[in-house]
Amino acid sequence: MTGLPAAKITHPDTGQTADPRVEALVTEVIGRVADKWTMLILEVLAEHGETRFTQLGRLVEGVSQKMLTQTLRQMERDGLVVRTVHPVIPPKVEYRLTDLGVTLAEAFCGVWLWAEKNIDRIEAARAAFDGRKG
Amino acid sequence: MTGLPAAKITHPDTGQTADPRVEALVTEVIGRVADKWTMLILEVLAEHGETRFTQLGRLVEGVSQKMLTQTLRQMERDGLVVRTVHPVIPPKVEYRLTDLGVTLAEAFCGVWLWAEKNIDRIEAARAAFDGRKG
DNA sequence: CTGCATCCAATATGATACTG
DNA sequence: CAGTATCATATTGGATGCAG
Repeated sequence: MTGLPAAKITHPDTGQTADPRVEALVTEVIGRVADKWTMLILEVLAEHGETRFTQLGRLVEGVSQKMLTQTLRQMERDGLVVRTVHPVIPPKVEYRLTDLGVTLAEAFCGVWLWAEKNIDRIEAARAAFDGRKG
Repeated sequence: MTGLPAAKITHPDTGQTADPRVEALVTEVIGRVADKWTMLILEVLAEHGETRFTQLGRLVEGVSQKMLTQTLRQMERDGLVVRTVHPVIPPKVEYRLTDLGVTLAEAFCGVWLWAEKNIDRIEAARAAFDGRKG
């Protein structure tokens, strides 16, 4: 357990635990934000900047139009992205991260790097596990 | 886009993009790991160290026994946690993070802190959004 | 205590077709 | 192009009962 970061709720300085109400909210926010499509869209927007709907669909591997729309709406509601409609024909709608969205992307950056870095170890662990069992 | 971290796939140093196969794997890993229960269990284990099954259920707010078991199995398979069975009666089973799990917990730490820090902004954004619409 | 199996309800997601 | 609507399916999650 050496070197573990003092996580989430407990404040390293005060050593105090936040009140349960705040903890529940954090849990709720984590639940919403720790979502596959949210993370992947966040990543694409962080990398590409302002992006149109259709191109976003191409860049986010495997997302359906429905999930793309749905996730973008949620992210817009949570203040993570801004949706800009250009009144032209054919329609042109662009999405970009808000300041808040950028900070979340930065927070997730560590997870992306972790995933990229540790793929081999995960694959190995799975192979070992599956060998022991099924 | 100022100050954005060079995300995931593109290496800041080489400027090179990883091959598609790796990208697909990263996406898959993200999809598995960016899960509500995985994150919350990870957090509890990071904070409390080795923990028994039942207590884990109490510490992870709102998790059902089924999801707890299921998520722990996945995490075990992915090499994130170790499951130790003590041959006593009544049974005693403890879970703790592996080194790999600890590094993932560290990576997620930024997201926990982000959530805690930005709850107010998210609530405000939601209220504003809901006011504009529904 | 741990945790698997099963049934069931609720949600989430995907494919497809359609609209401004 | 950027969605919405609809239906079919998959996954999730809870409750319960049972076993080692």
